[in-house]
Amino acid sequence: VPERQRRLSPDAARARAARSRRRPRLSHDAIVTVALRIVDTEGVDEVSMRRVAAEFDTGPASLYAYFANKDELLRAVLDRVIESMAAPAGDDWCAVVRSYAHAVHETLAAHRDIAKLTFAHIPSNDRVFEVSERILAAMIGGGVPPRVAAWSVDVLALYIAADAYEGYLASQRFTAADGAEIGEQIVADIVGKLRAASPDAFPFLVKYADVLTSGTPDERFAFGIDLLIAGVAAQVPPRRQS
Amino acid sequence: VPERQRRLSPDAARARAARSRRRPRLSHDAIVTVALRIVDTEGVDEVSMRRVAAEFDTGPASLYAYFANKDELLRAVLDRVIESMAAPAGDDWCAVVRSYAHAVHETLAAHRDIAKLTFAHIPSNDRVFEVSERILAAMIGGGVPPRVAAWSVDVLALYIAADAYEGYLASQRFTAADGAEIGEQIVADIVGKLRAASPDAFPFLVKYADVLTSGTPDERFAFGIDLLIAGVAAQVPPRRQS
DNA sequence: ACCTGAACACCGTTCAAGT
DNA sequence: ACCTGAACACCGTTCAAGT
Repeated sequence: VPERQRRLSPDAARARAARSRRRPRLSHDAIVTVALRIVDTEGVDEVSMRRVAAEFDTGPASLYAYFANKDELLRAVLDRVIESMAAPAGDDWCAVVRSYAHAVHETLAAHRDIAKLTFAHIPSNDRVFEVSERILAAMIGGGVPPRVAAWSVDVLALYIAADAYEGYLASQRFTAADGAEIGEQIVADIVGKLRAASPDAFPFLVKYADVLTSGTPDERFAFGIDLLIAGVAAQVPPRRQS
Repeated sequence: VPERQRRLSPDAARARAARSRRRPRLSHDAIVTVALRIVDTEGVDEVSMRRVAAEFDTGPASLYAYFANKDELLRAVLDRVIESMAAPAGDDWCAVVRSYAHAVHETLAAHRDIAKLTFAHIPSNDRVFEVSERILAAMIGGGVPPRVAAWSVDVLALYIAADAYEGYLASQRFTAADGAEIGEQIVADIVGKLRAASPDAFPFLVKYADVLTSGTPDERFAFGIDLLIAGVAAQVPPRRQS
């Protein structure tokens, strides 16, 4: 039945035409849209050139007219996501940075494990420039030394991506249990392992087991961001000096 | 010639025996050793069940007697690496935390992109417990509130892994150029893109382009760690209060 | 220029069968 | 219990050939 692949029957031709009308022909943007939909529903690892191509009723080779390789396609998907980022807002630089951090985190968390792509690709579209400009202006304008401001933005970005990625993987590890049960399970596991290893060898870990495992992922992320902001604030020279 | 696969010729049998003597038979540890060697020479993505098995002159199915799947094997590889970590040292909690951060970073950086495994797997061997106990003791003993100490260790670990992973990927992107050229190239690229996008739309990014791209990876990592330590220090209540 | 079928050189995992 | 060949259902990328 290989002839059917060469010459479509009238029905198959109509079906393909109908599908073509609904989903426009191959294009950079259309391919990114399909790949992003797979990311959103199943995760980055489920994106394959074959699967994306199949949604256009063709083979993987067709995609290579638009993207040099799979990596380039994923970079374009990340760019599309970053473009959708909310602009940071706030009065003082602390508020702007906090707003930025949570905006990026939310954007990444809304697309499963897309955060992992940020380690390999530095997104560099206009949106990133706009947001970076705004943060840098707020920080330097607020008295943060330029080098501290510039380097801190990088540290922040790295921490945000790491937390978003790790948070997704952690949430995937316990799909069956709800939030409360997860916390209890982690506590039980860790304390159990500690006691099994040696009853009194790790007094601090045992004593503070509850605080080590307390807090929701959001609370812990907010804590991390505030920690970094406090670190930056400690390097702002006092006002009266200038 | 499929008979050769079933019944080995005397020569082939001797060759296999010789190989077996040099490399002991299949075992949990021997498999981890081979996988780690592939990580060290080519990176995590180059580890495949087939390649590891081939080094024991067998097929991938043989490995499933020791590891439920590839993920479990990689987790064992990560555990092996973490066990080799140096113990943190120092007098005050700041020194201990800084020593810990650089020890973890060095250990991860010594094994290419192994840091990426830490996002998916929480290593939980005795070594991790020992080190965690030491840091927690130093921090809480130094006056850091327990919850701040506990949560900070997590933030630190996340940042360390993210920097190690991103640092590896960045170094891979410019294998041809040396350090100095890399810095210049990045500056040129970013400034070029900024000017191309809009000459005066991003005054801060253009003005501080040099400081945005200055510093070696090590300097920037040390800055990030000190930023986090400063953030923690800001939450230590003053001595005279107690 | 854009598109494609087929092929190449790989994957992780399973399973029946062997020892 | 440990080990294995073969098979299943996939991969990314290339290339000659088509329009």
